[in-house]
Amino acid sequence: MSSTKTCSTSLSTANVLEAALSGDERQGRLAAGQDPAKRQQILEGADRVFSTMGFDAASMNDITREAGVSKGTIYVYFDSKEELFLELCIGYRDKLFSGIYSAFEGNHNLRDALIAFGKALSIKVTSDMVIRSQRVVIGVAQRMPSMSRSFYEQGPKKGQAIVKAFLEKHVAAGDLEIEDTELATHQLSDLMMSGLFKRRLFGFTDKEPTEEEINRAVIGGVDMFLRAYGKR
Amino acid sequence: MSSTKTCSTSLSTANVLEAALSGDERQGRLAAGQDPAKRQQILEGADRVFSTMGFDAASMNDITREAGVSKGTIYVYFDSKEELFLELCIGYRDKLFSGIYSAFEGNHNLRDALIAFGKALSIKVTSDMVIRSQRVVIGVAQRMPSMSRSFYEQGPKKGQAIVKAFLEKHVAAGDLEIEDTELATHQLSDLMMSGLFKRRLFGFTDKEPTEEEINRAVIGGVDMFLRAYGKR
Amino acid sequence: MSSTKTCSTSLSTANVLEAALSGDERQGRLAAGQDPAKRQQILEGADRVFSTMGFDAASMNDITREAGVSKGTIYVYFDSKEELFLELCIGYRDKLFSGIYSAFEGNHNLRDALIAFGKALSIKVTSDMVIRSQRVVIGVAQRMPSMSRSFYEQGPKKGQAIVKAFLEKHVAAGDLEIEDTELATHQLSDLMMSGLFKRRLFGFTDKEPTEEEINRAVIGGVDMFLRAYGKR
Amino acid sequence: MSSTKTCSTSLSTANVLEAALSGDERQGRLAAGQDPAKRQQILEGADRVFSTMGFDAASMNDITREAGVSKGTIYVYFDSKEELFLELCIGYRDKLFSGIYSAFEGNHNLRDALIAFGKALSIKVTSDMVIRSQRVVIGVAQRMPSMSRSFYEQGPKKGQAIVKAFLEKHVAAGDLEIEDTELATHQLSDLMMSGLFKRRLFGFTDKEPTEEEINRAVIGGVDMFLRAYGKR
DNA sequence: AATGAATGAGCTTTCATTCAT
DNA sequence: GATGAATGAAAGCTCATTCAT
Repeated sequence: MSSTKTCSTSLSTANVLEAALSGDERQGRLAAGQDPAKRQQILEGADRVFSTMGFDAASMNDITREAGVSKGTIYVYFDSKEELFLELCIGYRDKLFSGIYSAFEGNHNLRDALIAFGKALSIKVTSDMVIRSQRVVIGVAQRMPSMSRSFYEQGPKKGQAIVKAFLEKHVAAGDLEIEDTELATHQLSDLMMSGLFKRRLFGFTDKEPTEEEINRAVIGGVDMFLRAYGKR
Repeated sequence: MSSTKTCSTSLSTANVLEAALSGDERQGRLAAGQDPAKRQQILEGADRVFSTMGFDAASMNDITREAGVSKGTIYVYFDSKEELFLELCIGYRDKLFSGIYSAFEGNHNLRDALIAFGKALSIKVTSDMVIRSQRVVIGVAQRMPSMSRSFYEQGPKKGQAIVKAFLEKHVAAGDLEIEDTELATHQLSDLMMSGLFKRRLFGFTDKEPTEEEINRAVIGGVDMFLRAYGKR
Repeated sequence: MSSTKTCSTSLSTANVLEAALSGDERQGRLAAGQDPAKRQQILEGADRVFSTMGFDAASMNDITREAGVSKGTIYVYFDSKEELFLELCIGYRDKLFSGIYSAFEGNHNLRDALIAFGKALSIKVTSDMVIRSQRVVIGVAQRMPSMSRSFYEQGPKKGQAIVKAFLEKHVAAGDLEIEDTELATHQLSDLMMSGLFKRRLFGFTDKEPTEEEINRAVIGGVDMFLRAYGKR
Repeated sequence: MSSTKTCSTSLSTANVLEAALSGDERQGRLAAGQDPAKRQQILEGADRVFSTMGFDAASMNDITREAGVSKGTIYVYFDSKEELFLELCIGYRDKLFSGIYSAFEGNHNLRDALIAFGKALSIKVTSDMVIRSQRVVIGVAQRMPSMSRSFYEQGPKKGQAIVKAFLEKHVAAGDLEIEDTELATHQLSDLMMSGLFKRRLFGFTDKEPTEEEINRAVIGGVDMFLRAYGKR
């Protein structure tokens, strides 16, 4: 990396000004591939293009246009189209499950906690952005198995663990009577977006579900779950 | 290798015989793009290629090779790569739900009928072939929305109607107590492959589920469903 | 490979005509990458482009234009730009030394034989085509050492062996008195184009040498060689 | 790494000192493109890169890295990659023949003088650096004829003149009997590195010749020359 | 009617050059 | 005056589609 001007003259007022400036908004020019804002700009453009067209049909020219950055610049920040996509997938994954599980914490009543969690999960998972992301990842699953596997492992699977722990806690507390908690975990997740997720994934419904639709699925699912596993 | 004209007739009378045959079963030569066997041959080759590589990564040369038909011939039967794929999707859809719903008919006991249906459905939906097909359809859902929507409408949605009718019959018979049968239909479908479908779709599990895994999911799902909706 | 029509009807006159035609000038369509005329056409175009611009500065588009063949076709015949160039180099090499050494055979007088050989060699080596070829090979010698080494080994080096054998024969016959025939071989080759080769190679002279210039160098060189090594 | 302004002055008087210095030896800051040391630094980096990779395969980034100077700076000193290369060629040329001709001066005996000169010439011309330089010049001779011509004119050709004068002196002195001194000049040069130069140029030998190989070629060449042209 | 050699637009990626800092 | 991030034209190569055979 290049040494920036280290002109540490101790008395010139110019330096004071310079230091003041550099501290907040203008920190000189960033090294190649090091500007987080530009990186973000590229990722956002790429996201729009990949989500719309899928990995293969998206061209680097499309991304160039959408990101408002030159092709050369993209290649400074990302080694290849595939690497750019990979980075994006990590973002998809993290976005997908961030903030959902905190829903468990705010509610001490079991049913309320499950409903709050179910709503957060369903809204997120059926959102345009997340649906598109998942389509892209599923679309390349055959050709890039490790990528989509890692997507699943770092995302949904981690989520399952949290839900499972929550259920086990309530089994121990005597609120629930479950033999196979792992299976119940999957069942709960699936019930919470029954009738929503697949229809969105296959594009049968091209709009995000309404609050009413979310409520119907989530409350219906949670109540069914409790009817089956709850202590009488 | 391509099958070529093997006209090893040794006499001019052969032509007469050939003409006679062409009318009924050797069919002589069919009009361009009219031979259903050749059409099928192309579709099967294309299926293998698309399922393995996805739509974009598959090349017409790959299909040519796999189908054992020349490129020109493919273009006589299908206008474009996209049209060929579209046709294939219709096949995917039909294959997906054929023969599953007959499971309802063989069993008069409710639980047995649901389990039989659940097994047939889960095995089919998590099979390599169907998983790959679904990945392809989902992968292009953003770019070709009408295709994947029609896939869903003609396939899963029709299936839902059959299941719903079955449930309603048992509600009427007093075996089940369900308020929202449409929701219950979705719930039943999802429960039957809880923990199997998504993991397969995202490639987390790259082998078809074992019979044991299928049983665990299906029986677990049906029993839960009955515990929630069954008459005490 | 596709099986061609093996319609071996033994009596139809049509087959006779077909056989007659296929035998001499129209042998059906050649397999991809198998038409020697097209291969030659590409090589000739590539030769013109590489000779004029060198390996790196030549673009596949230039070659496409010059050869009058599409890019796709070039890539059917040659796997890469480098492979095409390699093939060309083999041609350069073979062209360079073909037919030169026969000069030894026609003359029984030592001096006449050497002069005939020298002329053939000098004319060839200083010809536009060969000079350009050598420039290209020398230009990539640093980056593709095996290629230029093989060029030297299969070309000049083989030539040296022939000359050496010729000199040894005359040493044995008592016409020449040489201690180090290998060195003398190099000396002879160099003397025969003294003042011609390097000037051409570096582009100091941009026209092929005149007959007079060739004579001056060759006769001067041979006579000097004989004065030094010939029996008094 | 780039050298940066290390202006660690602690007082405003420093500026006065700096100004004073800039006049004579620290020179302060030179006008853009006027610092001969920096110019040299760039040329040396470029030399290493061009010699190794050839003109086309060398990238300005490679040169930037090797010279330790920024791209912008290079473009202040040289208008283009080609111009930089041109300048370098002049350097190649001058280096090539500097110091060789002094060999004539130290020896009064004809044979010793020729051998001393031959050794100096052969060692230089077959050295890695000079071979690589020549390859580059030859490689672009077709595309940049004036460059390589000037290379030849200012280098080898000037050398020939010196050798020719030397030979003529000895002809006049009666040591040599030569009709065509120009031809003899070329012959002498070629004989002195017979078997060395071409093999090196084409990369057949990738190591500089040993002293023994040099001796064999030079002494063999000089003796042959004297046998042919020397007074009995 | 079937073939597959040929086409060329369009792909990902590189790099000489510019110019804001 | 020096820097190196940004640019975009152009590189090598692929592949859906066409059409002479």
